[in-house]
Amino acid sequence: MTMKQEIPRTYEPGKYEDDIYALWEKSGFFNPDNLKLPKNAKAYTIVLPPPNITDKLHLGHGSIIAIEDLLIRFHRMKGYRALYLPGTDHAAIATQNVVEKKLLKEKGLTRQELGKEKFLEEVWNFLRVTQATILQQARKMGGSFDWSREAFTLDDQRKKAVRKMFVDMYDAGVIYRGERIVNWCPRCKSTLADDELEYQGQKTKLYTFKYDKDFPVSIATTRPETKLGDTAVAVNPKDARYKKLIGRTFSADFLGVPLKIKIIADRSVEKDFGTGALGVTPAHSMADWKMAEDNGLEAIKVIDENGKIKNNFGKFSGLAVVEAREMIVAELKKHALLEKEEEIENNLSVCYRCGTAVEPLPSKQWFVAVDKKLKRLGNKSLKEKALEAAKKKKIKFIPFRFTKRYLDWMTNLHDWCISRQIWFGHEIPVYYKGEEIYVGEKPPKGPGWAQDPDTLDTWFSSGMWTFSTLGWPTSVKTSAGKPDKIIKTGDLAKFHPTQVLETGYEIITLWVSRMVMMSLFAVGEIPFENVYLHGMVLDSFGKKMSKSKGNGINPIDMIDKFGTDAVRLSLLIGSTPGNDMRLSEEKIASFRNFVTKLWNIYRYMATTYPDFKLVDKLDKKHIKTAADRWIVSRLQETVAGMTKDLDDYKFSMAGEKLQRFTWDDLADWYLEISKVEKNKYVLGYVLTYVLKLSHPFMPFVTEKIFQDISFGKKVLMVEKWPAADKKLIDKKAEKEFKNLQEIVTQIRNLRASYNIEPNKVITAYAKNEKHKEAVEKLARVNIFVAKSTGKVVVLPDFELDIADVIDVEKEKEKIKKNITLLENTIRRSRELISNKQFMDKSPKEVSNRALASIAYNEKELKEQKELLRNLN
RNA sequence: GGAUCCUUAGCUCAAUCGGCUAGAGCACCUCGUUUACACCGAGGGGGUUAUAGGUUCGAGUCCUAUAGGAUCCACCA
Repeated sequence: MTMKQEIPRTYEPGKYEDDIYALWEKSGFFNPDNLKLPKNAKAYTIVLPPPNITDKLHLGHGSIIAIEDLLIRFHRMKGYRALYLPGTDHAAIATQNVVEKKLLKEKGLTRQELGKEKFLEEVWNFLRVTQATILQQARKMGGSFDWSREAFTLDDQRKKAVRKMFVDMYDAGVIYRGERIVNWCPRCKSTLADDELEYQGQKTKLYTFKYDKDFPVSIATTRPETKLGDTAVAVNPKDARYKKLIGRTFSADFLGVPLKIKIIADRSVEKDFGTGALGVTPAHSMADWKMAEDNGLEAIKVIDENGKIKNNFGKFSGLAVVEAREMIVAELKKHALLEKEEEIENNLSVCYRCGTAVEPLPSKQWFVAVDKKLKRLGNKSLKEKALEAAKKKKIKFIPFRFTKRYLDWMTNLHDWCISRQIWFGHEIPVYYKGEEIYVGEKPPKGPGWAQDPDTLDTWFSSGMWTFSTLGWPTSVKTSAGKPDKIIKTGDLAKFHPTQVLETGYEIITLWVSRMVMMSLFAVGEIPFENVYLHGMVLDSFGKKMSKSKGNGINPIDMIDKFGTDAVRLSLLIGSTPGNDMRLSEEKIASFRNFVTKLWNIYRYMATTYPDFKLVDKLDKKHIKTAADRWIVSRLQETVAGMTKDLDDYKFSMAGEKLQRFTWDDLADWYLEISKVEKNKYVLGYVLTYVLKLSHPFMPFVTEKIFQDISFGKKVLMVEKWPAADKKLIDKKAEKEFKNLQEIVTQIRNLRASYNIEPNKVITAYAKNEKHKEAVEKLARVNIFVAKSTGKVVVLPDFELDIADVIDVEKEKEKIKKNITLLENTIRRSRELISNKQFMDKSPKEVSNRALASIAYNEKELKEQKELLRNLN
């Protein structure tokens, strides 16, 4: 029985992947505590951005895991205490919405009909299924997650953390209850965050009218019904028409409803829109609320939580907003108050879930104050500290340009409304008894207390993700003397702050910014050092893959077809940070081919040498031929280049270098030469390195090969990442080998142009026997040493004279031309410096530039001259 | 209204500080089963880097403008 029969011709991922994953899990090395490392080994932590449990993963998530696991495996091999922490997000509103829809479709019931308790049961039944699917998919992607630390944003530990966070923030005065304008969905009976709104372009009517006959100013509005609650009219301070009126207060009788209207000035009012005067309704417009605050105006509520006009508005009371609008317009017409009715286009804010028009309403909600100065933050606010972190580059964005988006958003940040009127989510640890309020992690003792019925915005808990997963709050202590000083213990001390947060650029504002503030408050430090932003994975039509569109590709289908390694490679190579990428099956297939190539490189080596071994360190005595020196040199260059690329987050470039080396250099050239110049030590050495370098990109096939060769004695996942040995980089050997390659290529060219079949052996004559066997094998020629020429192909001394293959005279002419050009350029630069006539530029700038030019061109000149010498 | 990105081969994308003949994969054309691999090998065609200017010894890369495409934020009385 020979090895040959044991190794199949193609690598079959489906056959091995689950076993390999099980082997990794069994090894225990996913848990950094089990890594055999020196005590001072640095930690390298990435927390998986927890996927929403609303649905299974799509390829976008696949890309997240491919990138993060690449970083984790790379650093684990480099000797870091690498922790990749998995988990899922309860995604409060989104999940409740999915389940609500499902419920309606399957059972025809609304959540109200089912009741809170039963409904939540439905939610949990639903999420247990999706959650299990997600975690299984994450395993299939090959993510080296520490499953012992797995977390869920709504599990018991996280609930405890959230309660503690809320209470701490409340005690510090950061969380407060206040009345603010919120986006209210009258159908869902819940507030919506700004980012939960959708905008619909619509045509609507703009009405110009006066409150009553005697009112001095006409105003324009699209929502006459809200004008029942007007307390001011705002005009532009520079508007000459109204200047005299500013500051005066008028009484008006608006269709039977008495109003007191003050004329105020506000820069945001455009003179040219409508009449240039705007009725201010503080209770039903965000902008008006702000004006009211600035001018000390009263806010009169007109519309209630059901979208109806409140009781104290005479005949309009109890009407739905649309009815009220029609009636008011009719009345205005009747009393000849309506001056103009025109059609305009504007945007209507609607609920992203149900499409109902959103009503801005004042409502009692819980808020996080972002501008409150905090003692524990050196008397700075959360906003200030979060801005500082990015400005001082304590948090670096990759690519850098996203820093601006973060800073812009953070600068304009308002207090964050964190309460939501939905059932599924973190309960708010606030209890009421009559007028009394109790805020605490545990319910107060005694009867009559009722907990706040609202739940928390989902980002409140996911904002705590970096530290709530690392044992907070039990992993912090405060010293007795300094209550604001935070001492980290346990996992938090070991793994926080994390090194990289890898996420999509679309949630910089929603998530990244919140994490920064939450971490600054709770732990007193930034949550991560780097924010790597991947682009979106688009389908082959360039459309965003999303659950709602149903065009998300299930990575498992692709894995079944092509293997995890191919899927990972296709997500890593050809994609750059911050830029979207299209993904097609063809692309994945081409990387499957690369995996097969690697497999066959191994297959050749293992079948050719029955005692084939891995070689970690190559004894120099085994480097014999020029080809050996060349492949070792190219390998070391690849090691150095890939390491630098990975350190710089240039995954695609590192992957391409790997592919170039493995396929072009190793498979196409060295392996072919090794068929005549047999050297199993160098083969073993090169393969060992290739396996290590490939592992973070394609963990399964590399581990499989490694296991087979080493008979399961070691695990590739925890092998040392190779350090580049620059001494083995041999430019001379590379040049020499390039000559050999050129000769072989030229012969192949001649063969093609003479229509000689590739496998027909032809005769060639050479001036010496250098590389006779290698060239014979690669170019399929028989070489005879002879001085004369005149046969099919002449192979002279390969180092210098390849006259009959390359047109030397033409080459020489080209180089001579180049040399003249370069010499002229250098002379001109020198003249420039000595003349010191610089037009409008500074002498320093010009001479620096000229010096750089001289340096570059002299280097070029030297190379060209050497080339010319070689040809002569 | 403010901001950001993109436009490179038929397609999908690279190209590091401005520096060698602008590179890959797929597709295409010619030849070939040769004991690692047809999921392969050898060879080949295909580019005015959106357009017009500018800076520079040198521009896909920097600046200005134009055209087309995408995204984010704000506002929408």
